[in-house]
Amino acid sequence: MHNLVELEIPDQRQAVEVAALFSTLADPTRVRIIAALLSGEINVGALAGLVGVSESAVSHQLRHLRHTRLVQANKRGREVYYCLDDDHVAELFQRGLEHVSHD
Amino acid sequence: MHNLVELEIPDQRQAVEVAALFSTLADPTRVRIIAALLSGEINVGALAGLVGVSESAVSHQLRHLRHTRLVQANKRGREVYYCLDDDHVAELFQRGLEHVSHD
DNA sequence: TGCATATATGAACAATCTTTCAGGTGTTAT
DNA sequence: ATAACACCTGAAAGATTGTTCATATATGCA
Repeated sequence: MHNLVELEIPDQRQAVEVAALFSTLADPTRVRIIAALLSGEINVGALAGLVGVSESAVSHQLRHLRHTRLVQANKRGREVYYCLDDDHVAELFQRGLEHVSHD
Repeated sequence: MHNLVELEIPDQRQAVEVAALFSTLADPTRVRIIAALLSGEINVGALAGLVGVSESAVSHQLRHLRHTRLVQANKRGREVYYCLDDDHVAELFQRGLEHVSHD
């Protein structure tokens, strides 16, 4: 049973967290990075080529995705391979992609 | 069967659309607006009180949500009641909220 | 008609974000 | 050791975003 409507909406802190989660998926470059990683592990140079931006730009975005725990870095030799860290978020992403795909 | 990896990642236009979808959920104020609307229809003034920002700010955000088809406006008298327009996106939102709620 | 109420809007400002540029660290090969 | 390679990082520039403030529109009431 519901007493106050106030209790049903998240407080500011939680709202900020939710917004932050969606923010990580709210950029075209990050979208394409994540989409590329759905196929598996890729290194930074290849990722830059696939996504079509400079290695520096990809690296910046990967740091962002790393800090928000969306991707995981894996160093082998002098290359760093990235993969998706969280299946749950990957699923969230795919739902968004679906939604856009078939209107 | 997959020929080229390039074919698997969305093109720029599609990536922009996905990013735009997630962008609408990427702001704390809009998050709280949407959360409030999960309980049902509310007018602008009440929404401003619940969310804790000025009516002007809510109105601006509601316009954003209106243009991205997330909410629907419903004028009755001199008040405008808003409700969620798209169940599919509402579900997407709730998944994000869940994900943040239990770590 | 005149006035208060409810909402919408445009301009402006501050904050935030994404990319580029220049340079930095660490690794492999010669 | 030196050079080439793969990646990372800080600063700066340009664009985008969210709020405030002032004002506009529209509805209801006296």
